[in-house]
Amino acid sequence: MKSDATSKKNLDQLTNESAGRSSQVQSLTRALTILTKLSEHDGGLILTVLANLCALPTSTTHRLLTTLENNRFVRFDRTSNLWSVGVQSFVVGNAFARSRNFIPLAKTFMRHLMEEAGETVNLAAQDQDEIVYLAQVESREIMRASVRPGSRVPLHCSAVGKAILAGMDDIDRNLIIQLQQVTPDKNHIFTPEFMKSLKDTQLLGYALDDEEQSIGMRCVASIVYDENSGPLAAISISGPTARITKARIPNLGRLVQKTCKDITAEFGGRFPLDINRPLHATGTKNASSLNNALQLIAGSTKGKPLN
Amino acid sequence: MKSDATSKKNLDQLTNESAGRSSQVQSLTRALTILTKLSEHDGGLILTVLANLCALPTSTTHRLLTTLENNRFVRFDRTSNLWSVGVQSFVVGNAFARSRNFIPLAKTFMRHLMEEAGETVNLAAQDQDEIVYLAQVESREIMRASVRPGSRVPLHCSAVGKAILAGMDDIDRNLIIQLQQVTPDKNHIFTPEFMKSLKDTQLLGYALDDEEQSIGMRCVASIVYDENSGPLAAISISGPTARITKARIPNLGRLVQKTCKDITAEFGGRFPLDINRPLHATGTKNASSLNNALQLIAGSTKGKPLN
DNA sequence: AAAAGCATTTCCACAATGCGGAACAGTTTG
DNA sequence: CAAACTGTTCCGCATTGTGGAAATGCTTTT
Repeated sequence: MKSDATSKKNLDQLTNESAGRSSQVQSLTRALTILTKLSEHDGGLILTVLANLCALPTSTTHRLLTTLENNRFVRFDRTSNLWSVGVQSFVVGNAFARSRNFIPLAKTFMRHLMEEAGETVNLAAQDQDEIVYLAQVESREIMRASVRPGSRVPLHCSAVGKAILAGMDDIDRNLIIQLQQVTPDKNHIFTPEFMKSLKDTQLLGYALDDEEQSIGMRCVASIVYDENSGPLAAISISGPTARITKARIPNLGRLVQKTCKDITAEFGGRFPLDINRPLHATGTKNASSLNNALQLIAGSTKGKPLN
Repeated sequence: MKSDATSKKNLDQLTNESAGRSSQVQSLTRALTILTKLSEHDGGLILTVLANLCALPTSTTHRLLTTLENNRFVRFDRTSNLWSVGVQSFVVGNAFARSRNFIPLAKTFMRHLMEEAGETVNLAAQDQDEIVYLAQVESREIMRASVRPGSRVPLHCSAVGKAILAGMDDIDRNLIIQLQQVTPDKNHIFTPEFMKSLKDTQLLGYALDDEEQSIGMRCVASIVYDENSGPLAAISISGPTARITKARIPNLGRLVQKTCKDITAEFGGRFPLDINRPLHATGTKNASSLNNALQLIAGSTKGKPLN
């Protein structure tokens, strides 16, 4: 039947990414791809290049876009011909941040931390093998760190990521590591030194990023725990090396950890009893806990799991 | 062929809401409805009631949901069977937050308001314990109020300031008040009467400055809310007492409030559900800002007009 | 001013795609 | 142990989405 299979191939790839799963609505998947692509280009995109990015015919792209526009999920600027993400996307997206109202709760504490440390404070959580920044309280300094909420970083290259990795169940951590090591250009990440730094993190109670993510910037991060003493989210202080001197680090480390402890308590989490061997001697955790944290934060669960 | 047209009728209505518009992709529109409905129910929704809310068959709803889930735009909690908004929605939505620039948007609405009221309209935001005027649309009258954008006033002595104070989180407000009361010559500010007027502001939905800032001038102001229902900025109408009579005030109040509501919607903010008790009935809800608002407003524009 | 270039927008015949009723498979309830 | 809930899967049908092509609108170039 697919006599012209060649021309369809690239389109089919889009649809069938996860093997022969049937329950995929093509048009919707495509629209979501469009939204995602749009969100990766802040300035907005012109129809034709957007269509190219998504590997879709322009007419199809246009049809989907106008539908999205009618629902205000995207906007179109007639003077510049640029398509960009619309209000309704924002409104919907914020429901995620609201649902467990973990974020507002955390922010109260983050503000205090910012005042104490004088530096930008970030809240981040794990999503698969990445970190998503959820909120930040910016420093009052002119020269300051600033990350856009919603942006993502690989797990291994930030203080928050390291903190979360360090706080994870062995099983989960190995899963992540294996996942990454399949990717050829990434098998150099989990060096012995890196693993050592995770150990250090566990011992100290906070993770350090010493100009690894960005030159001239240091970050100190610690973990907010969920009710199973698993990592729910991480809080970091980040600022320029000029102000965050090596001498200050232990002190800042203590500050973040204190904040995390407070948030953990307020949220109903459980700080691990023994920092040195914090996690689940029982080992009953399953692979699904990989992304449980975000679920909790976004958490649909109606007051269930927390006591 | 369309023998069963009757049963299709209600479904068709969904598609054709905006008359006979052709370019509407049914499945996508439906999916967007689902997302929106989910975002309106923070706790998450069960499949069947969600399907009902959207007036869709459960099987269709389910198919769309799983597609959304595969793309992480929604999330499903297997233990409680609740569907809720997912990370990717948040990630995409934040792109909107980055791209919007607030002042030009606000100005279009302010012009309308000026025409309706006939008086100068101001936009202001909080910066620490002060108000900064960000923009104004001047009245056509010869005798008119005029503030230079960029100028500052203490929080407590203007309609805009009062509006913002009234709209703030209790925590933030107390912080501000404490901050001020340290300053010796200012400890007379937060009198019982003043606190009463804040309450009134909350009840009415607008703040009034009756010749307090300047003799012979009256101002009426209301709040534009951010996505956490915190005060993002304030809009005021100001003019001479001769024209802004006491009798006109309720009407003008309604006008500013309407404008603020519109701007809030356009900006992606959330108007507090209950105007009479607007602030965080759910406990520690927002607490977003103190100085975040200005960053939000002025931060994105590369022109950086104000700091 | 006409032509060329480049974008969006509309059109339409075609069949692939999404549809939804109904059957199935688990839970909880009475 | 039915009955009454859920969510999930199936599958034949035709509605719906598809995409090539042509039309439209807007600048820029000649």
